[in-house]
This record gives sequence, C-alpha cells and structure tokens, in this order.
Amino acid sequence: MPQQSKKAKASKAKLQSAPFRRTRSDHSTELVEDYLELIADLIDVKGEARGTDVALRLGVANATVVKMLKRLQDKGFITQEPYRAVMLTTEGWEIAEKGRRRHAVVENFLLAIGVSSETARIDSEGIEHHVSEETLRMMARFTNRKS
Amino acid sequence: MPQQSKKAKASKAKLQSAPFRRTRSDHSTELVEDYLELIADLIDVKGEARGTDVALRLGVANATVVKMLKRLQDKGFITQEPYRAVMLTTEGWEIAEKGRRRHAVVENFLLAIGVSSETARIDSEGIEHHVSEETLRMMARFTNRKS
DNA sequence: GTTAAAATTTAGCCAAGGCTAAATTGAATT
DNA sequence: AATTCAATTTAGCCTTGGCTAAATTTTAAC
Repeated sequence: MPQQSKKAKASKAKLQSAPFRRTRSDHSTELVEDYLELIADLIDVKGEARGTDVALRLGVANATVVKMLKRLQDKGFITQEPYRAVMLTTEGWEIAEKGRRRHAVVENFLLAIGVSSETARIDSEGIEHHVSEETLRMMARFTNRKS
Repeated sequence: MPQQSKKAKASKAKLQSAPFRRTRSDHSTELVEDYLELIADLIDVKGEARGTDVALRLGVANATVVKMLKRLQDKGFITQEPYRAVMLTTEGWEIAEKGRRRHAVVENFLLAIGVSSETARIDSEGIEHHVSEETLRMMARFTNRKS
C-alpha cells in the first residue's frame, strides 16, 4: 500500500480527529457541569446543598464528592467551609444555569419528537453535554413550532 | 432543616442517580465503540487498519493506541499479531456496525432538523453514545417522514 | 451537658486513558 | 545485502474519577 505524504496525513487527521478530541475533553467538563447543575437544584429545592445529597443523587461515594468539591472550589465555582453546605459563586451559577437551559431544551425537544418522559429524562442527561449551540437552536426552534 | 427518613432518601436517590451512573459507565464503552467504528471504517476504505492511522484519526499518541488495542484484544473485539494491522472479530464487527448505524441515524436526523453538515458530523459523534433505542427509533421515524 | 448518630473529611488504594522517550522491528532504497 | 526511515512497542510517568476504611466534627436526643 503506497504511503501518503506526511503533510497530507497530518491535515486529514486534524480534520478527522477534531470531533473525537472534543468528545474526550468534554468529559472533564461534563462532570463539572453535572455537579454545578445538581448543586443549583439542591439549593433551589432544599435551600442548601450538602455533600451527602450530592453523593446520593450522583450515585457516588461521599469521599468522591469531597474530592470533586475541592476541585470545584479551586476552579472558583463554589465556596465551602469545612463541614458546611456549599455555595455557588457567580461563575458557578452561570455554568449551572447554562447547563439547566441546555438540559431543558434537549429534554423538551425529545418529548416533542415523541420520546417518553422517562427516556427523555435519561437521554437528555447524556446528550446535553454534546450538543452545539447550533443544534440547540434547531432543537428549540422545532419544539416551539410543535407547541 | 428536618431530616428525611433514610429509606425515603435512598429510594429517591436511586431514581435520581440512574441517569448519571449510566452516563459515567458509558464513558468506557464509548471509547471502545469509537475505536471499533474507526477500525471498521479504515478496513473498508483502506483495506486495513494500522495503529498509526487510528492514532492520527483519534488525535491520540501511538502508545495510547497500543495500550487500548491490547484491551480490545483482551475483550475479544480484535485480533492482532505484533507489528501488523488489526482485524476485527465477529463480535468486533457487530459492535462497529451497531455504532455506525446509530451514528448514521443521529447524523441524518440532525441534518433533517436543519443542522449544518459540519455541525451534524461533530455533534453526532458526541451524541451517538447517549441515545437510547427508543430515542433512536423516534429520530429515524422523523428523518424518514421528512425525506 | 453528654452521648449517640449522622455527616464530613482524611488517607490510601485502584483502573482508565493520556503522554514522552527510548528500544525494537519491518520495509524500501540503493 | 546493508542501511535508513517509518511504524510499533515498551517503559515509566501523570491526572482523573472512582472506592473503602478510619478519623473527625456536627447535630440531635436525652
């Protein structure tokens, strides 16, 4: 099999690998968004977000949450004092809100195309992090037309 | 704040955490599917799948591919002899085909709702792994109706 | 005000998926 | 056939996101 030139290969690869690289780098961001969204929900519903609640909802051990919260604090998304509930910073709220918005758009869209509410709830959780603004716009447009 | 009973908490948590746990456990599966799909494509297009091509397309170092291919072999999805191209086993082909089918359904669906081809290509890559059979059916139905 | 229970944190472990650098093997050219 | 260059593999490292078990701190009940 004849070899392609190095340059040809490289440029082709750049194009091709972009989606994959994006998918992969998203993974760390996904978790952050899940945490922040959940914390925002807990604060709205229960008045505060405790580590244990986060752990329960995410289906993860307490220690895992502690570690993650420390990271969220380092990144400036939450504030916390030892043994107390966590607060979202302004930036934390912004990310959480953005996530909730995406989430809602995707979930409503799935409902609009006829998916059951249970499935819409589950699938939107997975999909929300991988949808570009453009796709989100199209989803919202479709949903609005249907309602 | 009054405490809920342990039982109430636990059952609520079980419900809530299901989607998250699924999203997380998917991550390992996702990569496997990406590799197998890509290998299948390479075999179809170029007649064989070499480690370097996989690395280039996934935007990942050679050594990373080697390690992953070893895992794919252990799981029985591919066969390989040292310094030679990899082959898909029957099971490997099945997974690759399933992935390609999902991928195609999602991509065509995105196109059908008006997303640009570039975005459809990118987003479908991320979304494909998080779509249930039910949602996939609805997407296919919608696409067929539009065409 | 003690004490018991629950929540939180710490410590230390593991596997997955990345990387670079160095060693090895295969293939192509001369 | 020897050499050179590209591909592959090995070795060793790192980070992330999990876990359990043990220690600590709050909170609630008495």
